[in-house]
Formats: sequence, C-alpha cells, structure tokens
Amino acid sequence: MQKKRKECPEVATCSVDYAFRRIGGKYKGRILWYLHEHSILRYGELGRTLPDITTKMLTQTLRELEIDNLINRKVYHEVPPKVEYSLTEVGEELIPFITHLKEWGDKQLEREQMKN
Amino acid sequence: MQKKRKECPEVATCSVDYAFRRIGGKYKGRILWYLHEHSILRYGELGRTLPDITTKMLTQTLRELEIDNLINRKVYHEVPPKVEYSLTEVGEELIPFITHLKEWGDKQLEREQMKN
DNA sequence: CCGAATCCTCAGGGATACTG
DNA sequence: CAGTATCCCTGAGGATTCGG
Repeated sequence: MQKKRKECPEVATCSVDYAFRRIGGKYKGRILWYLHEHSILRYGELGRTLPDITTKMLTQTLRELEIDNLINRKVYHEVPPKVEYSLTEVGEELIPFITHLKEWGDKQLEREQMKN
Repeated sequence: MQKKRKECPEVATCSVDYAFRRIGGKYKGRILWYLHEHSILRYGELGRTLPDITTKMLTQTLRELEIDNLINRKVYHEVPPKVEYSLTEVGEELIPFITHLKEWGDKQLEREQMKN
C-alpha cells in the first residue's frame, strides 16, 4: 500500500475512478440533473436552483463540466449578456444512471422518514 | 445565492445530493465495485486492491459505508484476526448504477485513447 | 447579467509509528 | 492481521470585491 501514490496503474486505468472524478465534487451531480430536467438553463437560473452555491464554484464547476465535454455553453452577445447551458450527448449518456441514483436516494430518504 | 448555506431545504431534501454524499469521496465507488466483483473481501485484500489507499482512509471509509448500511462487517475472533466485508442489500441496489457508470467510464477512456 | 480575481478557511486525506 | 493514534498538509470550497 501507498508506495508510488501517483501514476499508480490501477488508478490510472480504473474506469470507476475515472468516472467518479468527472462527476464528483459537491455540485456536479445536481447540475447535471437540473440541466436534464430543464433542458436549458441560464447561469442565473442555475444559481437560483442551487441556493447553496457561490458564483465562484458555479463558474468553476461549469467550466470543468464543459472541459470534460459534459455540457454545452452558448453565449449570446447581447446587453445584458445571456449564457445558456445544456447537456452534450456525452452528458446525456450519464442521465440513466443519475436517474437510478436519484431513485435510490429517494427510497433511502423515505426509509429514514419511517424511523422518525 | 449563498444566504443561509446550512439547513437549506433544497439541499436537505434533494435525493441527488443525498446519494452523492453517500458514495462520494475518493474511494467509496471503487470499494463498492470491488466488493460486488468479489462478493467478500478481507481488510488486507481491499487494501491491496486499492494500492493508493492508506490504512487510515481504508478504515475510515469502511466505517462510513457500514454506518450508512451499504456494507456488512463480519469479525472472526481468531488469532490472527480476520474481518470480512461484503455488500448489504441496500449496497447491492447501487450496483446497477455503478455498472452503468463504469461502462460510461470505459467508453470515455477508449475515446481518449483514440486521440493519442 | 455573467462572471473574474483575491484571499482565506477547513476538512479530507496523507505519513508515520504503534498495538491487541 | 486489522486496525489506532498523531501530526501534518494540500486543495476543494467559501467570502468578498470588482469588471465588461
């Protein structure tokens, strides 16, 4: 264990780890889900949909998702500015599994309700 | 945005966020996946399967998964000691979606190979 | 309206040594 | 073998201010 932490071959080629690094973080799951539900959302709309996020994290997270080719960013050069975000095809491919995960979460939340 | 960060109702009841908090972190995805692949793994076997993990994180992560009722911990009171980990039913319910995610990751990794 | 730029905090994680 | 116990550090994320 823990020798040569970086460049570890197991980690480098593990698709589970690969995928989790791409959708990990505090907000990526919810952003992908909301974009799926609404098809298109503007920057400000996303911000209101995630009440606990700061502009810094919103921008940063959107950039990462864009670089990983999970979302599209469409800029309207108007005044006032307008930017729309939507899922790419690759991003859409993640939806079935986020749906699965959400259903699981709903079930667990219900179970926890039962106890109280 | 960012007023009253904690106890935000949207976050408290969002099942997507709920689920991601339970399977987030650096190792949980891989641990669940390996436990699914092997059915039962001992502490040391898990450690060898995740070459980049430390004993501290391995123990800590296993405890969290156990508290969330995703894995079973079975202790054999022998010398030398022996502890086996396996998925609970609730944990098994996550497998279809981790499978989905893994397939997605494999496909992305292939695409990245193509470019090089 | 949609960010960029700073500065800062803190918790997730790492290294190392020790134990029943 | 299967952990504990410490100490430590990095980087994800937060608060605030400024700009086109």
